[in-house]
Amino acid sequence: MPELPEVETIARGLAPLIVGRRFTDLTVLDPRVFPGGQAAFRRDILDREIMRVFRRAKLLMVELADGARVAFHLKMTGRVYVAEPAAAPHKHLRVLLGLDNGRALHFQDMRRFGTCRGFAPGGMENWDFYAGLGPEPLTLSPQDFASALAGRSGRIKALLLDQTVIAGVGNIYADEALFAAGIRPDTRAADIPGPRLEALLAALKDVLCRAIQAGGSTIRDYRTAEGVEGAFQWSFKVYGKSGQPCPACRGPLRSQTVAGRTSTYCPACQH
DNA sequence: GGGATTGTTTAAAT
DNA sequence: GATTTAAACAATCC
Repeated sequence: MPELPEVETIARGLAPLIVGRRFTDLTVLDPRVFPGGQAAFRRDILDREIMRVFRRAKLLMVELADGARVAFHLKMTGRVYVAEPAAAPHKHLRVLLGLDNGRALHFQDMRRFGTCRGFAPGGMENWDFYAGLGPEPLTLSPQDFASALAGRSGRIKALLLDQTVIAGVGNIYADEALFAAGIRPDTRAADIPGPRLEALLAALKDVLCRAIQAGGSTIRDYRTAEGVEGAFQWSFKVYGKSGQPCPACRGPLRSQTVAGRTSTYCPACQH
């Protein structure tokens, strides 16, 4: 579930809790969280000052004093937060990163899809997933958006979800942006005229910004770094609302599988 | 109990 | 090569 607005919210909440601190030790309860292995992580990450916490695509990033980096991918149900020393470990806790103030960064993940990787300075560029990420939508120009989609015959929903085309968009915000722009999810990208593409990018930026302001969307598992639920789920217009009335025309919303994902749209308002 | 759910990778088919 | 579909991954909910 964590898409761009959720990971952005977590990064902003986490930064004041760990910047200036150091990770002092690593406890791994489930080695599957470290597909790159733990040895390099211990060598490159521990005992260095934490300088920065930020987001790239759906990755939660922690940067250390020498430029080494940690990348968390929360996938479906991953959660990252700072726990007090006396806190009882959560049932789905997978990794503890001890901090030099006695607290610990906890990574919990019910469904075990989430990952954590450590990189020596500059090493992240050699990670295919990272190197292949497309541009950030919030700072994307209409010209670059158009060229990212130029010559693509695929469906617009599939391209919005493709992290190598646009980074950070998932099922929720793709559906919401397509509704706001009046574009059906199964439209071929090449069939969307320039002005409508521009409207789609504007709608995408608008929905992502409003979701960040609301602290993200909590469907079930997502929480901020402070453990609070997001509020943007109350502002959904179409996501998860198949059969309910369209907020614009009152006709029933419809669902269709596009790009292997359930896509909800208004057959009257979206063309 | 079958189906859907979330993000990504991989394989296979078109 | 581009695109599409399906399966896989894990656990849970309805």
